[in-house]
Amino acid sequence: MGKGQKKYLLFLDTTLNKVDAKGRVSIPADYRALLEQQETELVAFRSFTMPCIECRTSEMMEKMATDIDNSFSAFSNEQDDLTGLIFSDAKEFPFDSTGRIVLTEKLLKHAGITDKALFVGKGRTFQIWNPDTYQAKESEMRQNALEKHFNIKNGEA
Amino acid sequence: MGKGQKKYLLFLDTTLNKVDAKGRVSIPADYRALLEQQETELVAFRSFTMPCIECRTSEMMEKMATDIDNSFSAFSNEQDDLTGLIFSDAKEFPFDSTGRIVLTEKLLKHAGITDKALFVGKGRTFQIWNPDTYQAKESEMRQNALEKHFNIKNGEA
DNA sequence: TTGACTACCATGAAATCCCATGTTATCCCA
DNA sequence: TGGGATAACATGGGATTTCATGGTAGTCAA
Repeated sequence: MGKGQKKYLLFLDTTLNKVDAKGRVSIPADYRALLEQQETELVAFRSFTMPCIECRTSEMMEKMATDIDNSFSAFSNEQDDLTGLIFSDAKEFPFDSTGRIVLTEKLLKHAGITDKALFVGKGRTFQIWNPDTYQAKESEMRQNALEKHFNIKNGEA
Repeated sequence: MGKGQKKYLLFLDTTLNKVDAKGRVSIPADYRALLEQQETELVAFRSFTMPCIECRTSEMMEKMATDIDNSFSAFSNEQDDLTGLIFSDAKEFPFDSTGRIVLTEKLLKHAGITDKALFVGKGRTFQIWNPDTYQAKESEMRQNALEKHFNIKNGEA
């Protein structure tokens, strides 16, 4: 299967890239390939639970909007809060011909990113972290996972 | 049954291959045939519980991502952490025209692999081990099997 | 006109591809 | 059944491409 022909939408692996003085970062080539293939835009917003940047495809944002619609009654407080946190904060980030986006001050500050950005694959989505912050978070998660039961149902077709 | 016509997805047997200076290893020909036939990619990540490399198909990873997608609440926080850890650690390993992949430093280190890699079939999945480490592990497992009696439930398909 | 933002070009490093070779396994015929 | 021919496979090395990143020019708005 050639590179331009991925069968699945899966953001995997972690990649460390540099952030220059202008706030520019290269999107890892394989992530970019996925986005281009899906013909969708990259959307980013501040995580409201962790010090990192949440990244989605435009398509997933749309799905999220529908899900929220269906989960809460219109004009409920919850819906208001959620939509406020997500959609008003989110922004599309088109990349240039070399595959870079320009992160905003708001996002960089929230994630505590200065000159290094860590891209973390989460399956359907990915996140951008300050490398040191993520290191700590990862150890914590790994510890939790080890202590609890391993109940991953192995998915087979 | 000819070579291109395996009926089942079963990784069997163990194969010892060389790892060269670039980290390249040949995937055993029969494993490769299975993957090609299923039209899926090879995905690998560090085992959580053992010093070895876990290998799956993209398809299995895709299934996992879909499950998470569809079950906001079905997955506990622990499992969410766990799957997050897996996706962020996992990486696709496409093989070149001669059937080799390039293992990363991270994976090699975790498994303690330097110049030899042992491919161990596990049915739906397989693992890659340092040969010596696996030798010890295998004796241990065999011992356990003697002492306890394993019961495999006959399966719902 | 100046400042900020965006699009394009250049370069070095790193990952990937492809050809060549030796070795092992398989096949076929005597 | 044995032994040589043939094909498949694992492995080594070099050539090529891709990618991240620094820099520059061009554009729009204030």
